[in-house]
Amino acid sequence: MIKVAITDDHRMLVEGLTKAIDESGIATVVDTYNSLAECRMGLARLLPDVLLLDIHLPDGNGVEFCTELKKLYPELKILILTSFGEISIPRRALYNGARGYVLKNALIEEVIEGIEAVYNGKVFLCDEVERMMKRRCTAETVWLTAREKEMLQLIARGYSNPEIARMILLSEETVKTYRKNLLLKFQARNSVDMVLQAIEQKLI
Amino acid sequence: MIKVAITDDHRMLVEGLTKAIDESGIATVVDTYNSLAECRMGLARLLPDVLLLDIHLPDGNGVEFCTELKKLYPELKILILTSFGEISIPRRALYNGARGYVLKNALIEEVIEGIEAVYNGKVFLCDEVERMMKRRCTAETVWLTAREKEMLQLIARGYSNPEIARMILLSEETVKTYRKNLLLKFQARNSVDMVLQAIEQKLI
DNA sequence: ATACGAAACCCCCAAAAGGGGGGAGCGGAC
DNA sequence: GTCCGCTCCCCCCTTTTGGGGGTTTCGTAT
Repeated sequence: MIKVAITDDHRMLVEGLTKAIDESGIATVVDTYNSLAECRMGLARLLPDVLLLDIHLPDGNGVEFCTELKKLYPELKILILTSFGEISIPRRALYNGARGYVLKNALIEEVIEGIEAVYNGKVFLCDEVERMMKRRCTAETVWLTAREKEMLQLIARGYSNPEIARMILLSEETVKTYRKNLLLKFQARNSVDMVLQAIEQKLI
Repeated sequence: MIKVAITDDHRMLVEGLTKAIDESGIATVVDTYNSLAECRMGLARLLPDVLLLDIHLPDGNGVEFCTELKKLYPELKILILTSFGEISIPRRALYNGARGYVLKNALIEEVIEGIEAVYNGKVFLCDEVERMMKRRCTAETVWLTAREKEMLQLIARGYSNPEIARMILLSEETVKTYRKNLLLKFQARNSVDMVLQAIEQKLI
């Protein structure tokens, strides 16, 4: 059994994950922390094999924290577990000593897979991150005109075409055209997909 | 004229912002940097009144960097400028010495307003951040069932109802019902708005 | 036992999004 | 002077979404 600890300020997620990991038969959760401070103290008491670590924590940044941890516990395997606003960080995280990177919207099976992989000394990236890094390297970044950027901002705030048309005094048809062109440029399935891609590319 | 420097790794944004600031008549951009390293060197050469600082930078974290800067240049006013994946940070940023927080999807006028405000010793938060902090304090967090979370993940990846129905072997009508309930729970204008709220609340 | 919420399913209907097409004016580049 | 890209506008059409109303089943908590 692989001994796992979780550091995340979302108790809901921690609880669900703990259950899933314990039920996997491969690993068991020996401790959970809701902040970096708790994690520091906990690890000093009992060192797990693998640490699941969130990036956004109330008292600091998980990625920076990796450096600190690696100095104290070089043998500890860190698996970054995070939501997907900040997918720019995997390289940084790995550089800082993390051995894996899993998004919170990945399937729980992927987390288990990741735990096993990093425990066995492998580097693990979840499906989505791998795809994203590939896309980022190969695909050229989307280039937008000033007006398109403006539209994108408004779409990303959840406004509809008629609303946007009223806001910036354009015909609804024009706004539709811009939205269509943006979808084309981003090669997005729909507006949700486009906005997420835009966030990824830091256009928003 | 307020002397402004910009630190951001998105050259596109830096250029646009520089033009807008110079044209404002209130401030002028005296230097721009694409990394923390460049910023460190640049500030040592020429200290601006206000520093616009991104959070996600190739060589580190702008929020942490604030602490370092405040020690070196206590009189420097830092205005954090960032995309909205990470709105959990404004408190942390202010604590670390920043004097303002503006989202990249804010209007350029807001940036100018922010520059003026922090230059005059005020604390400045852009509209959207202010609204968000209010919402975070007052509004109860959305509570979702397991199935709803699953739906949310799929919606957030840009799948349509028919696609989701095929993927998890449910009737399209059922998927529609879940989407509708989710929109209700989030009090969202549409799916884009909902997904962004979900990211904010770290549900994704 | 029954009450309740979850999960799944169904109907109707209006509005919005998505996917084609085309076209005019305008300004800068070559 | 012509070409191109940006901005703006219009038509067609289908699909998806959003908003309202339901029902059944099942498990569990009271």
